[in-house]
Amino acid sequence: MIKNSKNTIYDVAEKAGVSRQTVSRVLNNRQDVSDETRKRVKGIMAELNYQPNAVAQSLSRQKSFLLGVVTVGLKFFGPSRTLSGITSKAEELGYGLLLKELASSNSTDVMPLLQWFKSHQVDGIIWAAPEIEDNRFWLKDILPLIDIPIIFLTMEEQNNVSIVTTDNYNGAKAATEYFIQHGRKNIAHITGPLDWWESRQRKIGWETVLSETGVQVTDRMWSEGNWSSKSGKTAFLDLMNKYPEMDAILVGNDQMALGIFQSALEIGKKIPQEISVIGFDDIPESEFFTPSLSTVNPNQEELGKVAVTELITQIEQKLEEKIGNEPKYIMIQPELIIRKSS
Amino acid sequence: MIKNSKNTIYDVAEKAGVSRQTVSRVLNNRQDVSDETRKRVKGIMAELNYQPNAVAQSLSRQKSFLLGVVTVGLKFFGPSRTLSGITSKAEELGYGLLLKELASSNSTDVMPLLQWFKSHQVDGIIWAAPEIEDNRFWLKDILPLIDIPIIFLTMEEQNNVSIVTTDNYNGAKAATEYFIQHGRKNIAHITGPLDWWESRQRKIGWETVLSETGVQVTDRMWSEGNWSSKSGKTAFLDLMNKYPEMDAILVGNDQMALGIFQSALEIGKKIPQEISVIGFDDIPESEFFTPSLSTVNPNQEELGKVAVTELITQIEQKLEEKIGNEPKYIMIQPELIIRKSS
DNA sequence: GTGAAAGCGCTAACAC
DNA sequence: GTGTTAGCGCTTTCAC
Repeated sequence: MIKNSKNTIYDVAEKAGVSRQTVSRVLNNRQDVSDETRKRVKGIMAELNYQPNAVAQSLSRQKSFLLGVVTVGLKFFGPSRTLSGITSKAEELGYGLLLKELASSNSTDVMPLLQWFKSHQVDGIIWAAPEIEDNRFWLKDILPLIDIPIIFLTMEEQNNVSIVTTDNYNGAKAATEYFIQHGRKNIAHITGPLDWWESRQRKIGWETVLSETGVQVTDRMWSEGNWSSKSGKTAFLDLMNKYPEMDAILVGNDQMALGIFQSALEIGKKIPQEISVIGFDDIPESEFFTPSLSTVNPNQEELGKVAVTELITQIEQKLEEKIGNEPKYIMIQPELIIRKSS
Repeated sequence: MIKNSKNTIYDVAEKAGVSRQTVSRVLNNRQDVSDETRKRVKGIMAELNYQPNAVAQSLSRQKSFLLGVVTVGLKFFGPSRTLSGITSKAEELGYGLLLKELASSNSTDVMPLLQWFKSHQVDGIIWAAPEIEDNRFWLKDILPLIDIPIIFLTMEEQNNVSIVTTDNYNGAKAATEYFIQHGRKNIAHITGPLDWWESRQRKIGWETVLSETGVQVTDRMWSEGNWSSKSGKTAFLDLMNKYPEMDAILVGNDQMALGIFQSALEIGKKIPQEISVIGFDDIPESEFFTPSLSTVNPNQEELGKVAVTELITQIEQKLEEKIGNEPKYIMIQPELIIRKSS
């Protein structure tokens, strides 16, 4: 059995009777090597089971083919689905991933993290944590210091920052319009926590449609949840109380919708006959709720993929010193999925 | 503003009027530096906003403080919860994570992956993908070649391999015993796909308890699913047909249990009155099913944490050339959570 | 305590 | 085509 442990470019060179650089050339598929030499070197490489050391390559090339990924709340469905899109696209494009999960969604102590990535010479960074309150205040101060291509997921458009986001506004609009087209008159909304940018976008989408149809939106028509099923129950009962004539609810996510289902059953409200419900997220379970839940699928996997593609494009443009590397704001369109709850 | 981009140990040394080695000593908190020199060097470091280059350190030290993580099916709850445990523990212990997600659960082309990790000089590897069929056949051939501490999640005990696993057998046993203690006589089981080691363990746990109470287990008492809610429906109807007297079902995961709930409602079977149900996984939604689902929580987050702790212990033992670095087989005990479905 | 020299494994620039 | 030299940024002997 070949001793695999410590074969370097030097061992290959020696055994093949060439210099290290020639081996390096073969390794990098350069053209200026004779076919014969190339074949011999490749033979030796195979024989020694030689594998180039990526760390040494990174150091020497000043390029690591590694992307830094910042995520949070991995045990929730959205972030992990996004991450899944990121892993598959990165793999496809030949990049590896250095992963960091924030302890908390509104962590603002980002400098050490960015330094860590920089210290590991990542070629780019994907910031896949949600925008909450002012947890992006550091952007304009810190970003210029870092000098690594970076792309943000789901945040408001901002100068000089590349962003890929689900179009929450349009998703909420589409769902609300669906209610109206199907004759619902009193459409309520249960929001996610309103310090989340995404929650606010969904709320605005809902409001916009109502306003366009001449409905005056008032506080009794919506209630704020915190994403959890439990908060969905609470918000639903709140609405039943202050907006009893409601015949439809757009819910900020599927988990809260599940809470509604439970409450509705308890107080004897029929879904969808009396109240039509559409959620947001399309978690796998929602299809098997009773009744099956209509929802807005935000295409998070696609979101992750697009982020990787865009980031790598930027990285390569930067390498070629191309100008025109302008920040982009890319919207991923969600998809309205109608099932039996609406 | 300080130009932060390219300050090396050399810049610090020059500005402080010392040699690079002295700076390195300060960086590594060595004791053989005078307090005065140390203070001065630290001052310069702060002034230049110097950050050591981790890639260079990895290369030089032959130690990266990076762990390779192999996962699969991130968009499912189990794997992402495990990963979440891994990220938090690794962070706590000062290690970074290089993440790879397999395209498919039964991917067997593992050599390139392991080579990639090795090439990146990871200090250890966590194999967090499930054991399915013979997708571990490569272990004994390939592992000796890699020479990196590696720890596997959820697989059968095996010589010379370190493993951390949920105790699926005991989890299933506990649930089945609960049924019996509460007077159920005809306890069915819906398994996960039986090419999964975990599914088989759960099935054995169920069988064992039945056998111990003198019940002869036959094929009509169980049915195989594929983890999906849909397969849960199918398996349930299959059981209703071939084992109509059943008054309890242990279900391989919560999603399949959800499918059962839907089917049961359709055919008018009452849960838990007529049929008592316990699932497996404790997904966040299960508490809000109707009725709320009793389930076995496998403590996957803990699983991930223990894996990291154990792996890092091994890494450090290896560094100190300590013997006694014996492979361990660690079982994480799951927790039976009783709600209204049982 | 501190510095000089060598090396981690590889690539880039230049020579021949 | 191929080899030489230098260097990526840091650490590890080993002197002094």
